[in-house]
Amino acid sequence: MSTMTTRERTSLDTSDQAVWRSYLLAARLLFEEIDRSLSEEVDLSLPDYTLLVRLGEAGEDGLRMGELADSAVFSRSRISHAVARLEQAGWVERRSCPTDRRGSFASLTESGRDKLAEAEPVHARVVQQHLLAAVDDKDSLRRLTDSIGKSLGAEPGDPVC
Amino acid sequence: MSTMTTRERTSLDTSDQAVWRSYLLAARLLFEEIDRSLSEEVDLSLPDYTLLVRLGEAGEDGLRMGELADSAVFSRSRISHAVARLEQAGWVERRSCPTDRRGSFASLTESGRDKLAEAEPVHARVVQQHLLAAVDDKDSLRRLTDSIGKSLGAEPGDPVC
DNA sequence: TTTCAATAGTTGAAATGTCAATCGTCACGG
DNA sequence: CCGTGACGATTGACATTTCAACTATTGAAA
Repeated sequence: MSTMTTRERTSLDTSDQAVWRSYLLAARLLFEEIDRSLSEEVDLSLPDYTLLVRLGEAGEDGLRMGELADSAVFSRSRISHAVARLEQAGWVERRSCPTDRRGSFASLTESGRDKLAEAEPVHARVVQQHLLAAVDDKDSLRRLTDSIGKSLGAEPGDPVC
Repeated sequence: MSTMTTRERTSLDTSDQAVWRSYLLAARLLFEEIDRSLSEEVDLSLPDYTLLVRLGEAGEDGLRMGELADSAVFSRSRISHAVARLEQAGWVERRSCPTDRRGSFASLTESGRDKLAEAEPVHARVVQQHLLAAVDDKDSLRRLTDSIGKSLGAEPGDPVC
């Protein structure tokens, strides 16, 4: 058992390397494919689509900029620029928060809801085809990605029910 | 069995949504953490680190720009800009290909090998801690990510041996 | 009250990535 | 040879992301 301890090593062994590379490659290819499909078919990037989805699930008032940033794992600055562009495009509007004048809410416009409705089937198709149908055991994938997320401080996340 | 067919749907059901979100969140958090650690500790981004790794594994002559681009899933244009920056930094050098004068080779300089050696332990530590140690079954993870990659046209990839 | 550290968000500049030409070279059919 | 279309890579303009201030507001302590 001379090499089986979990001590620190300065590099990964061959098999661990392979796990990492496989993970990186799959993720990059998948995100790229989703982004490409959304861009070509409905002229929307994956990051922008993500924001529309979050806002689409929020109530009438939308979300505070900070909440939106956290839920999408964007920096404050990035969310500010991104929402400004979405506002330009007419899909999102910002309203300042009545109870805390530092804050503002972002919410979907009618046109934003239309755009989201247009994009959803494209996203669903690609995820279905290349993520969900590609694996033989979705539950097992879910458990693994949940563990990784938890290790990185992710919230327990919306329970499925 | 009224809803169990694999027909096309226009949106994902709740449980499929959850799989997708968990996958996206884990991947974003992991890549962000690796990038952050590399940036803070050795002042190198994850994309740049990836390129140094590929070049570090290549022979004396390095790799053709196109090969490097493919192995890192970068566009031709992106690889050109990125290598130009790495060359600026003194970690990479370009030499034009003798047998095909359109092409060029990129290879690590001594300084580039040093930089890579400095970065490797940082990368290994974070991947170990948040990917490999976080999951209970690395083989199962590997199988899943391989399937996803294959579904997106990935090469069978370097066999582990 | 007045001060002051902390918070929410924005801003502009620099770095990075994407997109659409473009350049030089190659290979192949006349 | 001489086109001519395909290929490998680069370029510059533009879009996005990051980074480091900065503004305005809040809450709380003196």
